[in-house]
Amino acid sequence: MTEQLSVKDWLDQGLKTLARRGFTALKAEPLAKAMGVSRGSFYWHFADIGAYRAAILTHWREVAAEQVIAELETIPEGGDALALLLRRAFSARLALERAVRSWATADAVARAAVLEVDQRRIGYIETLLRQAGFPDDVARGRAQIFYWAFIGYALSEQALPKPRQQAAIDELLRMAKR
Amino acid sequence: MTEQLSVKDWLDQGLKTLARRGFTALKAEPLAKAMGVSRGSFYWHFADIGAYRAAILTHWREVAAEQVIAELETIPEGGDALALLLRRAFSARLALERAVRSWATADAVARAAVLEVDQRRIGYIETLLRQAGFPDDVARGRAQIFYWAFIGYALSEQALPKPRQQAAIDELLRMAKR
DNA sequence: ATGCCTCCATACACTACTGTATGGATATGA
DNA sequence: TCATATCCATACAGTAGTGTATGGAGGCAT
Repeated sequence: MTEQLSVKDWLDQGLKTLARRGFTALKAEPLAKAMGVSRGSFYWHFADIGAYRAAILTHWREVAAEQVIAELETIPEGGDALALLLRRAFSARLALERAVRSWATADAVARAAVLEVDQRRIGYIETLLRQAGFPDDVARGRAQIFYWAFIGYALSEQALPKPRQQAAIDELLRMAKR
Repeated sequence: MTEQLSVKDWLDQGLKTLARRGFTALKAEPLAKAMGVSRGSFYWHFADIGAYRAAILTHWREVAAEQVIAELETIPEGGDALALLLRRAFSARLALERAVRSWATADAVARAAVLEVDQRRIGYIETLLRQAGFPDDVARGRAQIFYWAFIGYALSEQALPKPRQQAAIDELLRMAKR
């Protein structure tokens, strides 16, 4: 039936490739080969690779921040949103996050996307800390530190053994609460 | 006189290019053009780009961890090495650090170099914390967190305004001391 | 001064992409 | 049914890089 590919198919393949092989692998010819079609399909759906990469970044920007935040905002009053956020963030699949941030060091469009997502996420952590009773300046400073720690964790080459990772996260939460 | 180039000249140019334009710019032809010679010089000094990139990583590995640590170890007894380390780390030029870590997401050799440097640096922070009187497990957890925070900071796209950066670092040190 | 060694230029063949032009296949709607 | 729109294949030209072969220029020792 649906031998035909859609824009979404190309974007999905792009995100997969991005997470697995990095932004340098976002090329029309290899992608087409991986999907079993020719570049004719690619150039029908997208004007050029620039447009394709921009579309991928837009897609990422939508899911990277909004999705998680929206989900957490449905947490019942009194639930520890910060702890849940940290646990979720530190247990997520981070290959895509790493790939996009790596991309950002070499490309202005990717850099802009990362910047936007960063600010959205840091701002959210900050409001969580304020709701937890910290004064504004402390909330701001700690939100920054937590986010730094998350990024550092996400970009670490070494996957820590589970217990040490858990210990570090616990230590982080302990540092958060006082 | 010295119109002739040495291996060191090529490596220096490589680190500069790496910091400025990222690992994707480490190509023989553009580098040669930037240095005002032909690729003939490049292929005389290096077998191929693989060898060149490996040489650059080796060079980076040598300076990235060892140099800083050796310098700090000359600090007088009782000096606050941890505070000094943090201030120094957070005020360093980080473009090179970012470029190499970005590279590591796409290349196994770079990944190995980053891994090695990470472990060396985390280990050093851990010993500093132990010397400051923290028990082993706490020292280990916090060293990990500090290093994560540093990496996150280093890879942030947004350069924070000075006062906010200073505030975050102060907050980090406060979190460190108890 | 000549022979060698070091360093580089030039020219060539090759690879891996990009983007375009054209036409073919398949479905869909009037 | 046939006309059109959608989606893709193929073929082409162009670009940017790699690596190699060859030769040449300059210093240096003998």
